[in-house]
Amino acid sequence: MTSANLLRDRHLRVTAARVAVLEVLAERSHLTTDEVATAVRARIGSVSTQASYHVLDTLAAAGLVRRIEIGGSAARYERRVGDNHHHLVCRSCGDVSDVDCPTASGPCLTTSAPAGYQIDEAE
Amino acid sequence: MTSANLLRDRHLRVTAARVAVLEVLAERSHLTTDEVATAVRARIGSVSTQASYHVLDTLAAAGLVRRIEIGGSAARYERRVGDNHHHLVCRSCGDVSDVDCPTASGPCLTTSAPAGYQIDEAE
DNA sequence: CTACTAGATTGGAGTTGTTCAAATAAGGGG
DNA sequence: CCCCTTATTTGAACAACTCCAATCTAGTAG
Repeated sequence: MTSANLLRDRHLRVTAARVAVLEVLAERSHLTTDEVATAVRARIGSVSTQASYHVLDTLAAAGLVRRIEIGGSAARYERRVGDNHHHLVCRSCGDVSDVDCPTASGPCLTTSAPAGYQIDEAE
Repeated sequence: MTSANLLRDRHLRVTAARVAVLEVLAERSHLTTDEVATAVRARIGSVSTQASYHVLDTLAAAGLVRRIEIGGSAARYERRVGDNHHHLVCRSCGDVSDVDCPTASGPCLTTSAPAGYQIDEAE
């Protein structure tokens, strides 16, 4: 389904900004609001920072993107919604990677950090 | 061991602010910097907000307190250090509770939120 | 006990991430 | 193609930190 049709499905107006945000997040995941705004500008010319916040809020409310709040850094967004996956955040490099359903373990790809996980949030 | 002796052990100067911070955190855990500052003022008269930040940083560096960064809210501090426990943060009420070692589950005490946990950090 | 000095605290200014309100611009049904 | 509703922009405000320079003080040497 195209980004535009996803929007129509939720009775949201199809605007350049929204389509661009969805496409940016389809390409790269776990982006901060600022990274999304920058990528969207590269795609459609310009968007205000506040518009990016609002678009992301709207899409999150519609269930098209998911907001991930990581302690100590800005909020990030991703398009994987509806599936039960977790996030592994490296304390050194700050990168986020996905971990599927169970409380699986997995090494931090870019550092030598040992295992040892800490649950910070529950819903 | 008294708070003052804990400080001497780490070769840290014993100041009213530091002792008060340690005692406040011994009584209540998971406090934000601001809550710590307020509680410390109630105890010793006054401390600047910046001093609270600095004291908490120093104590965290010395391993006397632990910093917990929870997505979407201010940093919190606790005195449970050295043991491998997790935190459960209720998305509705915002309260933090401790969960011992394993990936245990536990209901949110104050809301009807269903189970379903999300790992946000790993070290 | 007093003076000294490294280290602690203060005050003020600056940054970043985020939200609010009012004005302007744009989508899409009629 | 026009109008009404909804988006976006612009500008301002706020909270949580962080940094810097100046002042003060705990602990120690004399």
